[in-house]
Amino acid sequence: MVKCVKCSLADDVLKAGFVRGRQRFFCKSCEYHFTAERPAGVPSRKRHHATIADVARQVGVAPSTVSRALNGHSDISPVTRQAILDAARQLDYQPNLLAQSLKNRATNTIGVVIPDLERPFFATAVSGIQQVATEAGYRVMICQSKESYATEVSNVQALVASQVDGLLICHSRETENFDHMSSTACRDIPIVHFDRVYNQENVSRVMIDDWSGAFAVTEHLVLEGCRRIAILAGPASLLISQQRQAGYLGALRKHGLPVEEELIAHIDFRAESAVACLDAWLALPNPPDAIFSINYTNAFDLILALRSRGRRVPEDMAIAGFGDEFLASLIEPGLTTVDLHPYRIGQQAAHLFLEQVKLQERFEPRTCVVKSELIIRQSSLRGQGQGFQLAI
Amino acid sequence: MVKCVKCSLADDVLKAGFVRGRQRFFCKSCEYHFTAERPAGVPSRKRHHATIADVARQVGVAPSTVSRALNGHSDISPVTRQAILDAARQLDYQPNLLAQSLKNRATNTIGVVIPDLERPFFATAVSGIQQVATEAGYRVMICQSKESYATEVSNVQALVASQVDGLLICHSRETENFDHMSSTACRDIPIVHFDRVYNQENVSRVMIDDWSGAFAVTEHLVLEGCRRIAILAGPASLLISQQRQAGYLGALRKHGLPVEEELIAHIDFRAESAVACLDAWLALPNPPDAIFSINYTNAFDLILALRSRGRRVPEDMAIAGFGDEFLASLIEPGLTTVDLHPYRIGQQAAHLFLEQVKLQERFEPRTCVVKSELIIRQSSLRGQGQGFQLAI
DNA sequence: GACGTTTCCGGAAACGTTGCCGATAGTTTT
DNA sequence: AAAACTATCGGCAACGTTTCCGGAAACGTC
Repeated sequence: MVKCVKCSLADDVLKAGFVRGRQRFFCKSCEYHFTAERPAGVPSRKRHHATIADVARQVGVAPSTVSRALNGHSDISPVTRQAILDAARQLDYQPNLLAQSLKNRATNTIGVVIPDLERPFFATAVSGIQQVATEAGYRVMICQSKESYATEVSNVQALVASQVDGLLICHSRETENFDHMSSTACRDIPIVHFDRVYNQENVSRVMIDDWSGAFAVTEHLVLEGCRRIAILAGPASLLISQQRQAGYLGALRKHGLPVEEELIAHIDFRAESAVACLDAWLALPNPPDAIFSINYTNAFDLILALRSRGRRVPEDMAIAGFGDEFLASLIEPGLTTVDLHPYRIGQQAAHLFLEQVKLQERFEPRTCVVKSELIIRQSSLRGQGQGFQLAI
Repeated sequence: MVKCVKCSLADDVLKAGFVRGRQRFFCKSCEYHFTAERPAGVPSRKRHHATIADVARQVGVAPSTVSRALNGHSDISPVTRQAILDAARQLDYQPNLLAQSLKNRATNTIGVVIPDLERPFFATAVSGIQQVATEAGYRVMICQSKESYATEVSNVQALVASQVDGLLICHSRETENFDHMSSTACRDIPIVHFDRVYNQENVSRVMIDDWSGAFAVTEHLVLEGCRRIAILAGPASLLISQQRQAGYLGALRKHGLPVEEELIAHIDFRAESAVACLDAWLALPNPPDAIFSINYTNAFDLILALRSRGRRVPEDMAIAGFGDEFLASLIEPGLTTVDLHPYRIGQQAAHLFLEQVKLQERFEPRTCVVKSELIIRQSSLRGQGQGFQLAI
């Protein structure tokens, strides 16, 4: 017979239904409900790690005192403090950052969203972010959108739900709607856009000077003696295509060279497209003497294709690319290109975030432009021009 | 005169010292201490975001009911559930993962420590980790040790303090002491070592099959007709040097080729060292006809140096490298190399972690070896041998 | 109508930390 | 010696969530 857990009498105990598979009882005399014993609950209690309470117990003080000692507050005597520090070391106490963050309403973590970690540009940018963030005591959480809008949105949501203190983001190619970046969606945390930028006022941004880079490359080709300079651009809808093409046109204009429509091509960045484009140019009655590829991989494609077609680089055709310092230095001939300084871009983005945290509501969103740098190598050196007297 | 906050009488109120800069008082009649008003405390209350309590208030139910509704538990009527879901949407409620993690004792986050994100091998491995982790509902937190032991240790500590559910690590070159990976230091969370491996029993590891890769490369060179195959290895102390050299020796032995000490070199991976080594070999009375570089960058160095010295690759000297698929395919001539499949390594490491989480204490630590793959390109194709009938 | 059942919800205690504030004992001033 | 002060420390309420478990209404059944 079942006994009441309160009065220990079995007389007035009635069955009172089932809850979650267990029989419940009701004691009429004490008017008390209770449930049958749990069927040998497996404890499987995860190993308990020392908490502030454990340290407090060991020393014989209150948890709040331990907290004060550990955080170097005042209101504590040197002896107690030392005793607490000793006990903490002995118990191998490690503060639970989760609880700290929950209490302090700050995680000391910043979220980073990039299209693809495997692309050297982004890996380097993230590295720059991490260096600055780490020095400032922030951890970094990285997500890849893989150029998918849906993934980007879910990345941002996950980071915000994780209560990151800030968001550094380079949008995917697909991204055209920015509702997921709204202040309400992002809980008013500081946001910095970099590289591919959210084109709207009142946001912090770190950008590449596409125009100047393209201008410098083109001017360099002109000064090397090239007179028919082709440009291999990406889809016309892309901002980078437009701006780099504008820089190209600017240089042509400055040096009084005509703009020939047949030398301006927009492709989808695929190698086959680049090669097809090259062949079309080579078949012209008056082919170009230089090609500026706004994408570095296409520049490699061009060099390889030219070689297999028996053309020499740079003698028969000068080639210049854009971005990716490392690869450009390895290939033969070395590729003239523009170093976009992705590491600095990352650093700058992190600095903008830190500044915003520091200044709070006094912070004014602003746009930073990271200077790019023309790196001249073999692929463009025709040596027929006036040399290198050019300013970027 | 100051009035007591309890009895509202000013008569028996005495000053009672200062606490943290504020005057304190003591009311004799009620025997009550109190402190002067806080000097216009700046609220600066951060924007409050909807919590479970807010949703509960709006619907008129208890927080626990909201939690049940949101987590799809039973014990809730369809109408209440719908009302709660509607209210949650209306208030733009987002669960606070911090609080959830604290309560659930699980963060759904895994920590990754790698030497350098900018190295394509690691970037790709991380990408593989992230793909598997994301699909399993885990977030990823990445740290770089930059090949520094001290940084690695602090990375591990930071991740553990952040309560990550697991740790995937590739050790720095400096790391020889593994105390920071002990079960106590890491709070018994699952750990998987990958690539550079913790050489001890009873840990989970994902490794490259250095031996087989090196064997395959060397055998390929033999079958291409090379008879004096040199190996450009790294520091003899490095495990990868030893194992790749062992694979090289194994292939020579299998095909009855003599091992010539003068064709085995250990360098420090710097380009100048590689070139110096090449020149020494070229100056031999009987120079090698092939070089296997266990490091892909050195392979590039060799190709460039050979070209500048008027030697043809592969006609005068066959070259083969190890690792980094992408670069090897871009260069001219294409570099024969071993694809280490870093993406798979990352995936495998993440899978090992997931398995350990799933099986709990029934999990047996084990070592996985990810098959590498010989990729044959122009740089080794002498065509004087028996062709490609080789098995890796 | 007494007993049993199902359904649904609220209260409360955690998780680990921090910070406010009250409360002492001991010391100095008046 | 009362009054004022200093130096320490404990208690308690948060932070936002989850999970027990008790309570009660509504319904069924002998």
